[in-house]
Amino acid sequence: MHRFDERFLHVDMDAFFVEVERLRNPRLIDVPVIVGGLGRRGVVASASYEARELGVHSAMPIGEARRLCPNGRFVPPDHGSYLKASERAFALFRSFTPQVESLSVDEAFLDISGLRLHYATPLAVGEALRAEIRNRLGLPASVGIAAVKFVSKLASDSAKPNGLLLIDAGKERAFLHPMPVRRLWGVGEATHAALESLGVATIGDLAAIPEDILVKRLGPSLAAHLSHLAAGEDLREVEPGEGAKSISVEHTYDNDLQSSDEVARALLRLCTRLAGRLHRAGKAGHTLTLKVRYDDFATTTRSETLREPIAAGSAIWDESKVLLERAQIGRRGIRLLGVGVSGLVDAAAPQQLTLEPSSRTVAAETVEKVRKRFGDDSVLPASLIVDRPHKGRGE
DNA sequence: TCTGGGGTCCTAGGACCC
DNA sequence: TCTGGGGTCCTAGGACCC
Repeated sequence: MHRFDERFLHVDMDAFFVEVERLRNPRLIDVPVIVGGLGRRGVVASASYEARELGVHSAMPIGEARRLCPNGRFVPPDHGSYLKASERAFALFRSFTPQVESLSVDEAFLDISGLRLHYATPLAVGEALRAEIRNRLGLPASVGIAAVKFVSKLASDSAKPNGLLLIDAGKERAFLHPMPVRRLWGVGEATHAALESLGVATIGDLAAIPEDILVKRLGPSLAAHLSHLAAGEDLREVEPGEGAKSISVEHTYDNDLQSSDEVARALLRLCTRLAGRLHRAGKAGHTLTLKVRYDDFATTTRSETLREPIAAGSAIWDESKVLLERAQIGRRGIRLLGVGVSGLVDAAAPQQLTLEPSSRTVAAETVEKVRKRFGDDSVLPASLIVDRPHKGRGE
């Protein structure tokens, strides 16, 4: 029997949003397609390979994509249908093995060691998976297989589009070392610049550089991590995980928000959307975070951890207003607002069922009392004091 | 051509506690 | 009188991913 040394399989859907659009609109087949925000400040979310040949890539401003690809078909994103396609894809992955770790809507790691009795080789698993995805979902996908987790991801990347690549156990370094270091999972723009300044261009260069030099530039944690990856070492396992850790919504406005009235209305809309998302997920969260991006792109966040988790739109709105005050928005225009919740708990958790008024309700009532007694001028400082949950407020 | 939306993880400092 | 030290939580920012 084959030893199944190569037990990590990474599956990645090709140009996922574009291919889902093509399923319902065949006229998009064989022509350059760009899915992305069509507004003034839109960017490319997904580009077909025909468009990529012309230089279009994801995260590119939509205006530049139009210049590079004037004859392309530009399609606004429909996240609902991508989510449905994603759920079908993941159901299919799990029909092979429950050992599935989701990385995003369109990619996953599978530990296929449990399939050794059903398939002759790891390669046969990859071929079967790709065939099932193509036949059942009508979508192209690429698969990488390796004995080392992150190597399987680089293998699927090298196999794109619509391909399969297995890296034999023991051959990892030969595969990795010629590659640009930027392709390593975790080396982004900033780390790449730091590595470049050390004369590191390829993964092989990275493997050759003494770790203490790396530590000085990148810190001990990242340096050790990258040294291991460059040596083809990665002890991480496939971790199925238990769902999202935070839920957030944000929006970039076509025109900067200027008046406090505009800002308030926009924030209220976001809070309502967030409450809807939480409700559908059956979740509530302990920590609320407000995100503000100004017209100069400077971005700031303000957050507060509450004693009781929140989920209701009205509670999120009340707390968001407090955070907005704390963000000290001056005369600057605002291009983006966001609200999110982390420290998630099930909305059906016991504290939600209690008949006691939540401390949030108590706080809101206190604000109301202060407002009535002392007038509107007192409201801002009063709410700032009352909403600080650790300053011994009476229950 | 000015830079989306949804996430995860890490760092660092201060508060607080023993 | 010259400042312990370790653990944990919270906040803000930043890098990175798709």
